[in-house]
Amino acid sequence: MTTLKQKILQVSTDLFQTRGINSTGVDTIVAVAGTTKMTLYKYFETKEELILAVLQQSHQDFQTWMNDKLGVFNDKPDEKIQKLFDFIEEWVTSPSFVGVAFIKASAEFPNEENRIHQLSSQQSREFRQFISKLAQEAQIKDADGLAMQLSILFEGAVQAEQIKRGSGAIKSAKKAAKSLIDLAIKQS
Amino acid sequence: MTTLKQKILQVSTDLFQTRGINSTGVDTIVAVAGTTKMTLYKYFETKEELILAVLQQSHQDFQTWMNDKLGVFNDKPDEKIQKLFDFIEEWVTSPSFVGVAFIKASAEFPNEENRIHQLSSQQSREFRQFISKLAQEAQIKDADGLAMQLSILFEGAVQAEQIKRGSGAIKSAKKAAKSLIDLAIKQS
DNA sequence: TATATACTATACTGTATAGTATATTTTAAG
DNA sequence: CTTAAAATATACTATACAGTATAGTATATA
Repeated sequence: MTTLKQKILQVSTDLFQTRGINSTGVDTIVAVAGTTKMTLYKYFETKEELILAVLQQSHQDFQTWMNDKLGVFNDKPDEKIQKLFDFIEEWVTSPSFVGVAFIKASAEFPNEENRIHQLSSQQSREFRQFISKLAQEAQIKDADGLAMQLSILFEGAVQAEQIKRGSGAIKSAKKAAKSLIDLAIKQS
Repeated sequence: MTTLKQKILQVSTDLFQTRGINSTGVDTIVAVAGTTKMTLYKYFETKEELILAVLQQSHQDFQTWMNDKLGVFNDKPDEKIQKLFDFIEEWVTSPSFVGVAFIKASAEFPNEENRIHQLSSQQSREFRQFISKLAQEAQIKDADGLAMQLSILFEGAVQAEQIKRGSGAIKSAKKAAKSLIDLAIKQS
């Protein structure tokens, strides 16, 4: 069963990504979701809270999906980081992909004091730490260094893909990632 | 002498980067620039034209700056691509750096039919072609492939830096770039 | 001095926005 | 059948925004 709250979240996620966050009014959201503002404001105190909820949901969805995919290699920890960008490619090229929420949000809310910016920043950091953990498990010496490089490739490729769909950026990033991982392994 | 038009452009560039484009009204711009809306609309037909002008100006400023820096190595074309990320680092860490205009603009205007998005996309492509030319001059075989990888590193590092100032992303991207360039040279 | 140009001051129009108030209808459970 | 909760319908407030209209001032040049 899809509750109205979930429907509002899903529609918001979609509209924020395809039209921009500030450019999407709550009137548009409720119209597309087939409900009214009264209902929206019952579940979300303000538009800011709705945006934060969309960010949380998107990030959690991705993390859950990725953990499932990598779970297959639980007994061979060194393969996880090798496969990471294969799954990123799969995820980015899937038809339902509409972009990475925290990348867009941080651009629309550049002020570091803003709660939305802060959450974006935190999610970016969390994903980098996630990569670093994979690198550690693969016995890589400078795990943090490699994680930073790979997260830059990730954010850059997604950015390039958002600026021009089908640019081939993901494939290129995957190749670069493999090179950098190989190099890091050699130095460990 | 700074003309009012230049002043408006400069103030807009700054406000767009620090507060976001859609979140910055023309009233704020003229207030900060110390002029009136009548004057702004004398030089720029619409806000959209102003945004486009800001993008053009920012891109040209960067290209000019970079060409000057690389001009020193005009007689050793293979050194240019090696030094590229050193200058990118210098540029990004300079106090006047406020971000890369086309990266933010493409996030705030995600629709591919939008003129602002189209210009952003074009500028991203132009910068990639610029890198590709450097790679060709350095006798690198897969120049386009390397250029794509390096432009992803560039956009990713800038993105990471916008999400968290002083994250060290540029240093990390520079290191990754050197590795990828070395690898591409070996394969040429 | 005359005249054009650049700029200012300010009030206005029309639209979009976030959020609220009030009353009504639907739905589900005792 | 009754009652409470969930959702709708609609009108409203208050503010912000892009862009315009009108009237006036400052400056430079011919």
